[in-house]
Amino acid sequence: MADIPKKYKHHDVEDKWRQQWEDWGIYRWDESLPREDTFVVDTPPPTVSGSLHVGHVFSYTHQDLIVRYQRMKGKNIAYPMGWDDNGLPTERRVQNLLGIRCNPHLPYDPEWKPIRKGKKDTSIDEVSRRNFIEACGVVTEEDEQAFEHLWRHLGLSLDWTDQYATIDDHCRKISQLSFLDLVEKGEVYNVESPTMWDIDFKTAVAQAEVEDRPRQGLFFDLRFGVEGGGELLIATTRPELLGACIAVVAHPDDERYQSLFGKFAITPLYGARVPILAAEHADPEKGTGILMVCTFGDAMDVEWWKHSGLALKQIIGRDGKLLPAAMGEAPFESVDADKARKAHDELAGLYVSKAKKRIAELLAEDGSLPGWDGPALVGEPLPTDQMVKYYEKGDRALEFVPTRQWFIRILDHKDELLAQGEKIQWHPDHMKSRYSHWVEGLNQDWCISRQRYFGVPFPVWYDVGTDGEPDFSRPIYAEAASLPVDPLTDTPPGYTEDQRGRVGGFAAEPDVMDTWATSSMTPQIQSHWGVDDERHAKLFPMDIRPQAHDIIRTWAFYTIVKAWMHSGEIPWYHVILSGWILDPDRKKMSKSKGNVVTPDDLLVEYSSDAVRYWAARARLGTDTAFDPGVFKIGKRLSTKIFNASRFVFMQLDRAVDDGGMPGVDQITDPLDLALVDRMRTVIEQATKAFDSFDYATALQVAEDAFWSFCDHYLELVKLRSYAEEDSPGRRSAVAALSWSLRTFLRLLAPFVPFVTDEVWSWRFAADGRPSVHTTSWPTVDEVAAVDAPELDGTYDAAVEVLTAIRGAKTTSQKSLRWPVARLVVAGPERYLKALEPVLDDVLRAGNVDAGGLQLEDGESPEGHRFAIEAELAEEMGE
RNA sequence: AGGCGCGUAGCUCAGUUGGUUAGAGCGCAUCCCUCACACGGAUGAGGCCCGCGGUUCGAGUCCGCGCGCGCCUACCA
Repeated sequence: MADIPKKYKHHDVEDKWRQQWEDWGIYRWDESLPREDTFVVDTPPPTVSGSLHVGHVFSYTHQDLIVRYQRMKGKNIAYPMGWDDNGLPTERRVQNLLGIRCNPHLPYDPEWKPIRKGKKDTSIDEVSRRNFIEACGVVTEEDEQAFEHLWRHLGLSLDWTDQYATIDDHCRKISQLSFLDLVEKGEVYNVESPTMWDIDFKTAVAQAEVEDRPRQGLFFDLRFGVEGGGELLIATTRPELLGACIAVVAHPDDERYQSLFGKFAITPLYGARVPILAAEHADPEKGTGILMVCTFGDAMDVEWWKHSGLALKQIIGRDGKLLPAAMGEAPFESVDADKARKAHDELAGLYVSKAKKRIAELLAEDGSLPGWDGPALVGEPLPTDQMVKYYEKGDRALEFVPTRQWFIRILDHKDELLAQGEKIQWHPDHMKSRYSHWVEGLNQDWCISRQRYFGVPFPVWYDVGTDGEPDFSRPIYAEAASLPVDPLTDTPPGYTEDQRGRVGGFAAEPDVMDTWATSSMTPQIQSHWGVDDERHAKLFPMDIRPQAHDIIRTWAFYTIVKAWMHSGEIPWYHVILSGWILDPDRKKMSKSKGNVVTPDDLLVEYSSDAVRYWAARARLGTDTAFDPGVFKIGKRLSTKIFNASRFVFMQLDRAVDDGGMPGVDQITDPLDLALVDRMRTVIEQATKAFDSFDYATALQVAEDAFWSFCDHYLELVKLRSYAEEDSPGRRSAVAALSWSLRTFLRLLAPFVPFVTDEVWSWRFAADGRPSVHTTSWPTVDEVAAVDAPELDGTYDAAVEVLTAIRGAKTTSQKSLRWPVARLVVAGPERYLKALEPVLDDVLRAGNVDAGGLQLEDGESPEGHRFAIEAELAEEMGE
């Protein structure tokens, strides 16, 4: 029998159990068991290039609480670890950390090694694509180790033997299989079309990655000429796009412009002749009610242009600078070509913001058309608040640039995707509306191609036509058996490497897939869809997808899209949404605000159990304030578990020595029966809560009961359990203590896994089932043999009298051990009856002289059962 | 501008299908070293449950209208 330690030292205990769990391997998935015995988690793969954040600790703890409960319910847990390392965040981090940029035209340098640059070294080296990708691999591996360390420290019961990374061969293969399957099903296409484009990252982005940011803009009032005489006044915030103006439009019902429809306007400065047309999207209330359409100022321009049949005037390049357009030539015709070219020469090569300033000057100086007096710009520009689209990770506004991109058809399937959302259970339920609203509001197909490097390549080549250019209408797809492939180094079926880039040969698709194209496949990545049918059947659809609510429109949505397209199924039965951590000012915690606390510090200062406790108190979907006070409560709970267990085991040891192990069938004393009865309710409530993923309620129920157990029951039963001789009363007490503790440890094990397993190991660990985490969740059946209490309210009556006795001592500034000479308890008969069977325990706990007890019939005072009077003894006594 | 959520003690939050006197912890005050625990314990003081109307015998809870906060969509003329 192991000695029971005296003091709780959380660092030692937690270090010991982390290692023990690893040695036992108790968190591994058993591949041999059937699906119905298995609980499958679609673990969120963290973006490894992001920083470690308390938010991670928060939401991953939520998953682990549910997982640990399910494990104790007897489920075979599939809880792997994934890493999202591919994609733009990694590239950006690598660029900053190593001071490098990818230049895809450079040859591979096998000698080159990634080296971290000091903060002051701002030089930038260009490296080849392959060197760049290798550097990404090195950096992400370091980052993954930092995450793994944190996860292990926190006590997440992940299966570390089952890992994946979104850039690894397996994930590349699944991603490419997914792509080919969608090609086969006709759900993917490539097209050249104006796309939202980030000018810094120089890549297309998808609707889901775009956010609106408020910006202070300026309204410029510009005079346009009207062919045949007259003028128009047009208000615009983007005068720099004047050269790309293709039309002027007003609302068809707008009386002011009826006479102009069908005529032509002449743009100032550029002198271009553009039609004046009616368009529904023009709002007569805004500006002057008439506006210029440019290619492209906004999404509306794109939409309208697509149906207009008008020629494109591309003016912004992929780098965000104004192109040196061939002014004066069709389609850039002008009434004064020389003037137009001269003006545009001033603008070409400038970024949008600079060009805006410059053209405003040009328009203010002159910009006029023949026959005008005065400049084209009227008055001073007026400030206006506008919302501008940005790539969520970008620093400068998006532009619409025509490029060739791959898209997945989602606009055609809104109804089906909404129906899939209905089949999934969302926790909390109201989060489902976020999904439906997003699906209903979709206005673009899903753009999955990115003009980047560290990502999964498309398994695609193109025929090279007689002009030496790739023929994008004739893609060559890889064969499924050859995956994963990299078209830049691998050759398409039926070709040889020397045909690369040659007429009659092939050319690689240079783009890579967006990260979401891969992470939307996490269930299939884990189940080995298309690779191992047996494994897939055992893991798919999964049980839960835990995630944060801000990525419903991306991760949840895309995963639902893919599962539906590939197999017509939902990817999981439940989505579990965690909230955010807010700082004490109720703002979302973020690095830029400098209010981020590092998780490691917290774990060291308060213990992993304490930090888990804090996370567990937050209900699903609810944002939570970062509150160090709650860590302290968690730490106190751990300490309490430790100390209360010491007491129980000391009594248990004595009872075992005197007469063998007490069983629940020996619980006979009225107070103990009342305790067991309360425990039945606790077990039922905690189980019910956990079954609906409501870990917070399960914790609250168990924790409240545990504190009551310590503060009241232990005090009431203590002296009976101290009895020198073995007796039915003592055995009843010890049996009740032992079973209750066994139950509390299991109820609390998901929340504070370290201290509970430590305590469990002292006396409860059985051969073959060494850990509390692999024992079974408590059930009321365990105490089926224990009688129900004869009377209701016994426990509460005892607590009330004991509390009153303590109150009397406290107000008299006496120790709680001080003897009570006289105790008068007055109340209705039914309460006195409930109290009677436990009076002995109460009197002992309160150190009341049995001769001084008086029970009287009487009324209950407000909010109480009894009127209680306690008269303390004169002397402390021995 | 639409949608979703929230508003309860100084703070962080619970409050089942409406049902007597609205709960907990932290913090605060006062007291207590009692053989599980001073990394503790006891006791206590703190609430127009955001506002206004309505339904009801009865509303923190249901309905309507406001106000405030957060988030998600939309909004570059």
